[in-house]
This record gives sequence, C-alpha cells and structure tokens, in this order.
Amino acid sequence: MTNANQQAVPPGISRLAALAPLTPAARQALDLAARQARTVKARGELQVEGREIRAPMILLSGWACRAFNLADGRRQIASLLLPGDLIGMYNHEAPIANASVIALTEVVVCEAPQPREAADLGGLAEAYAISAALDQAYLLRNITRLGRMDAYERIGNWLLELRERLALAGIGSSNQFPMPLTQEVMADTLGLTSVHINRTLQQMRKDNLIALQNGVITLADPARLATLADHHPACVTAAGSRPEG
Amino acid sequence: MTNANQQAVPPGISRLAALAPLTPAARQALDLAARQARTVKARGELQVEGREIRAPMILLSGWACRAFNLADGRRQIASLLLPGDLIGMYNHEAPIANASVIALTEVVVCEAPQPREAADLGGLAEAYAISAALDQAYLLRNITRLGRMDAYERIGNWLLELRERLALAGIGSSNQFPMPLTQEVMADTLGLTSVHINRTLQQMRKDNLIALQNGVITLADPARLATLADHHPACVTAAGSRPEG
DNA sequence: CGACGGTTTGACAATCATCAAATACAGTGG
DNA sequence: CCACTGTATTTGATGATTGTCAAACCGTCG
Repeated sequence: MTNANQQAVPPGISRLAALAPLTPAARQALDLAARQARTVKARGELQVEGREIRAPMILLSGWACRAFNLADGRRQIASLLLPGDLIGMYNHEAPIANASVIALTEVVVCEAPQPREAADLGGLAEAYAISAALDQAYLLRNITRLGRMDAYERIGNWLLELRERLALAGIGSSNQFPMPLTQEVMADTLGLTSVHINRTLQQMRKDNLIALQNGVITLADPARLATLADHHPACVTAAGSRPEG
Repeated sequence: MTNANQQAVPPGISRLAALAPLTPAARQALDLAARQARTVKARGELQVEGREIRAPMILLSGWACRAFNLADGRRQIASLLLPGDLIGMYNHEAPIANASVIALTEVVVCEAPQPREAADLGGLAEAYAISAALDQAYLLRNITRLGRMDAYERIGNWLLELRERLALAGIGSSNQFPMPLTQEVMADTLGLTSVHINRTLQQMRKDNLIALQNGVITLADPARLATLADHHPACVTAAGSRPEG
C-alpha cells in the first residue's frame, strides 16, 4: 500500500484529517486523489492570476504562495501555502484565480476531491470549510502584521504562525521547524526589504530568540516571542477541541 | 409593499441580487429576512472576536469593519464591510469570530437566510459564494497595499476599490461616492497615522485627483488614479459578465 | 458660550529603503 | 580537487517616508 511517489502519508493529507474527523470513505477519496499527485519545481506556477480555475488542488507537500506583482516590479506575497492548504477552492461557478500561485520549493499537489457526492463524504466538506476559515483568519492576521507591526514584531509573529500551521500538518516540533525560504521571499511576505529582514533576524539572534541552522529554525523562547509579537493562536471553531488551542 | 423600516430596497439586498441571478423564491427569502432588520449605532459591536457566531448576517446599509486591537492600543482595521457584505458566514460547525466586527456608521443588519433548503433556493448559495470570493480578493489586495505601496498609492488604490464595491450595491456614481469615515479610521484601515493621511489627502487634492465636500468624495480623474495606484478591478468568475469588468 | 470630536499644522525623530559592494555558499565542469 | 558561476547572505553609508508629540483651528451640538 505504500506509495512510491511519497512517504506513507503526505503531510497535506494529515492536516486535512486533523481538521475534522473523516469517515473511511472520505479518507479513501483523499488517498486516492493523492495517488494522482503532480510534482512542480520551485518557481513553477500552480495558478495564474485572472485565469479560470480548472479544479481545486490540495498542496500535499512543499511550500507555495499567492503573489502579486506591481507594474514597477515590486512584489507582495499575500499568503504562504503550506502542506494541507487548499488552492483555488471556491464554491461558485467558473471561478477565476484572484492571485498567482507560485511554488516556493518543489511541491507536490493533487486534485481536491469534491465532497458533494454521497452525503457529504463524511466530514470532507467540514475539513474544507475549516481550512477556508483558517485561511481567512491568517489573511486577517497578515493584514494586522503589515499594517501595524514593526519589522521585529512582524517576523516574530509570523514565525509563531508558521509553527502553528506546520504543526497541523505534523511538521516540526514545539520549538523548531524547517525554513526553506530565502530572505528575499521573507521580505516579500512581510512587506520589507531583504536587507532589513537580514538585519532584524540578526538582532533576534543576538536577543536569543531564534537560531537558524541548515534550513531549520529554532525558537528559543516561544512564550517570550509571543508576548513581544502579540501572537495568539488561531481558533475558528468551538466544536470539540478540534483545531487547537 | 414599501417597508417602513428602510427604503424600498436596502442597498445590501441590491448587491446580493447583482452578484447572481436570484429566483423569486430566493429574492423573497431575502426580502423577508430584511424585514427583520436590526439597527446598530456607530461604534456598536456586531461580532466579538473569539465568541461563537450565532447566525450569519447581511449588512443592509451603513459601514462596518473587522478590527484588531494590539496589546498596546494600536488598532488595525483588516477590512471594511459595505452594504451587501456578509458577516460571519462560514460553512463549518460552531464557527468562532476571528475578528471583532464594529459599526463605523449607524448600520442596519439582518440575519442571512440559509440557502440550503429547497434546492439551493435559486442562486442564493451562488451569491454567497461569489461574495465570499470577492471578500477574499479584497483581503489579498489590502495585503498588497499594506505591504508594498506608499501612502499615496494606498489611498488612491483604496478609493478606487471603494468605488467599485459601492457601485455593486448601487451606491455612488462613476466618480463620486459617500465617505463617512474619519481620517483616523482611514489611518487604521491603511496602516498609517491620521496625521499622515491628512497630509497625503491634501497632496492628492493639490494634484487634482480628488475632492471632498460634505462627506462625498469625488475622483477627478479615476483613470489617472488607477495608473498611479496600480488598481485593477476585481473579477472572481467567468460566468456571464456578472460581477463587473 | 463651552465642550467635543475631527482636521490641520509644525518641528523633530525613527524606522526602513536604497544603493553598492563584499562575503559566503552550492553546484558544475574541467 | 579546484577554479568558476550563480545565488544568497551580510555589511556599510546615506536618504526618504512615515511616526510622534503638541498645539491650533474648526464646526457642531447641547
């Protein structure tokens, strides 16, 4: 049963399963879809702004983003897409992509199974809905970061958010996780320049808040960082203790 | 048939009807819901961050926002809510508000009818879905504004977006619309200070791009402004020429 | 008239961007 | 194994956009 293409269970599937209890049928639909996976190299376009969306996708592994380019070359990454995130999932007819989706690392994606069939396919629709709500919550947080936080806070807050999101997909531990992004990409995500990212990261290292080795970031004192950067975990449903506290 | 509580058709209903073709039944459900309207004064809270959402609402008239407060008093308005916008509409169980929703002017809201009954209730679900997609599109744009535009561009881009959104609800004309917000609220929306908003608005007046009298803003040259501020209208569906060009 | 919220103005400070170059690092080919 | 190339990180010097603080002004309302 092990799939040659990937590890036993791609992180993306783990995340969806963690969002809502799935029936065996739903789980099977996901596994089946994941078997039809497609690999895209870093910098590849998963979705083109303004173009009609053929089918929604699940990001099984790797990092991607929704990006915008201004006329003069400035770029803003509106959100990062991590394993388990849905790409181009809309509930209306003939949806058009409202952003370009770009692979930041090599990524693996598959088509997202439609939950409509067979009485909701057991919680799949619920998982999608929770994923959508989380997506929105993180967009709102990103707006707050960009609008009202300084560079130091932005980075700190953002790192804690990454930890939280990656944890859902079973990636990383309580105080460290992979960081495959260049400082330039971080800059485009946080609305800063790569030079300023670099200097601020150095400061955070001096302050013994973070450490970075071999593409793995370590948060030395997440609690203190959370206070400094005004971070609170996202929570979108009161049902069970499902998403996380 | 005219409703004592409101004008014949509240702008919020017009917008939803403009998003997707509604069957008479759907239309009737909306009109019925609108009759149970509730008025909230400026500064009133429509939704409290972290609290469970009882029922989704439609903003029938007036302006509101989704706001965040940082520990030290800084505030960020993540998005404005205009007539026809949906408040707290999620598709999962026991949703929790991920932001505070605050009335910026006196607003009128009603409960949003559930589209699930009776075979989708004729396009109501479609209208909701398109509204959700537009909401997301505008969040992404706001992120781009905050992350990569200077004060002048932010304001210009934002004004054009307001014009576009208000037009859907039948509010304003091709080059002017009401502006009930204080410069302080504009500042919290655009990630600036009210002082800087004030100075930048003055500059835009000198440049003959905008004029402001009695709470009505006039865009003297929307095309030039669109070029300066890198603005492109939002489009979320390829179906018909529905939302707008 | 006085109080109040909002706008406007001025002087100054600070964060962050810009420009340019040096350094480190990884992969490639000789 | 070592130059070689390209990308990413780091550093320095300088300037611009925007924030901060404080006060004046203005219209409205009681």
